[in-house]
Amino acid sequence: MTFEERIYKLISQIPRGQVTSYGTLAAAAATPRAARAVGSLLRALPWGPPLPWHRVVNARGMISIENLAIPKTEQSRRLQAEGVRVELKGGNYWVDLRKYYWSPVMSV
DNA sequence: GGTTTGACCCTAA
DNA sequence: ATTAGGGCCAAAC
Repeated sequence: MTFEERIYKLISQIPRGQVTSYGTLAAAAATPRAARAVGSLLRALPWGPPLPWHRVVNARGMISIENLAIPKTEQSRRLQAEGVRVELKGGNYWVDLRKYYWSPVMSV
């Protein structure tokens, strides 16, 4: 499997109503320091097949979309639709990782 | 091959 | 607590 395929597969496993981080996905894909590469990958999503990309936030629980075709408000909206509480603070959207964080290793 | 580009992350000041 | 700086990796040129 390519890096890209491993990441997509992991994202598809994130449970509804929970979130994980770019770095966590990278680590679970056996490349612990490739968090940035995960972001670069998601930036390009041509889809297609439904993938819960909105369940991926940064290590501090913040939505990391900026100036993109899909606005961060859309990610926030999707999360809230699943029961995740999203807080708007200083122009950015945040989720409480202590409540909603999920890691692939927990689910194996 | 080298260079550039980010939906990133950690540390130190 | 908040900010700056540097390191990292995979893709596309």
